[in-house]
Amino acid sequence: MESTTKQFKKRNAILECLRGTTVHPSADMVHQMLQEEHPDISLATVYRNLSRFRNQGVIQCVATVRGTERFDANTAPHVHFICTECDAVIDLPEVAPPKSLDSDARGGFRVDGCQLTFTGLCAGCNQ
Amino acid sequence: MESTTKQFKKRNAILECLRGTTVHPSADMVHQMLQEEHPDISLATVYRNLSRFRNQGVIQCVATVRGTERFDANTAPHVHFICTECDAVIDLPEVAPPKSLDSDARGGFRVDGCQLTFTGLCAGCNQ
DNA sequence: TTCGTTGCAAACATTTTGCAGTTTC
DNA sequence: GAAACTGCAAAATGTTTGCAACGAA
Repeated sequence: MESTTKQFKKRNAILECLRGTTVHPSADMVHQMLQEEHPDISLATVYRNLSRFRNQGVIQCVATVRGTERFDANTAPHVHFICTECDAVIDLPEVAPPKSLDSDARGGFRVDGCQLTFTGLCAGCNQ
Repeated sequence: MESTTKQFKKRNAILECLRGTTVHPSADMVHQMLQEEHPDISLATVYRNLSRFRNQGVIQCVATVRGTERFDANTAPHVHFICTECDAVIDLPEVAPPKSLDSDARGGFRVDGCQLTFTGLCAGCNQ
């Protein structure tokens, strides 16, 4: 499996970056986080690989905040909170995600996924 | 009052367009829908007024589909379905929206709203 | 006249893409 | 060496903004 897949340093770094954070970064944030380890990485490469990971189902786009997409390496259904002041995207692990719809009930629809997102002010901004 | 004024003809047309449809259109879609009635309306005017309505809380941005925002004049919390093939945004009135979080439980958070969105294939695309 | 709205075009920000060079196997 | 990846710069979105003209009070 892995052995048949070519290994690429930068591609791996992008995925590891996403897996090692909880901030649900944008492409640009990932690019910045990788500056230290890979100062020569291009933003286009970040976009290309994020796009690839999403198509493969390895990562997920969990929100679009102020026009920029935010990514998450956790593809299991879970709930998010978006702070409308500082644009933080935060996991709400204690909130149970809704169970998927009964497809039959929707007469011909096919339900593949769902997203539950709360908005408001995070603890830091709510003072 | 101001709604009958000639000065706000286009602004009103934009809001009425949104109120009279269930397709959750983008700015560009609204612009196209208004072509017949107001052939000289500018896309900038549509954007400006949608932005104003949103700030006033008169309308809501319910999703960002393939990079473009989709609007809804129904500001009551309700559930949506997004078709990943044809990009339709559809109301799911029979699904109850989750009740808001208990703010206290989140230690300092302030919850203002929530969005529940299912994705998949609509009846038309699922054949 | 004064104030707000509009159209137009330019500016902007985010994301995608073409191409030439590089890396992996 | 073939095929896939990458950097760079240009292009392609979707959205915002500056400005002059216009309309209503």
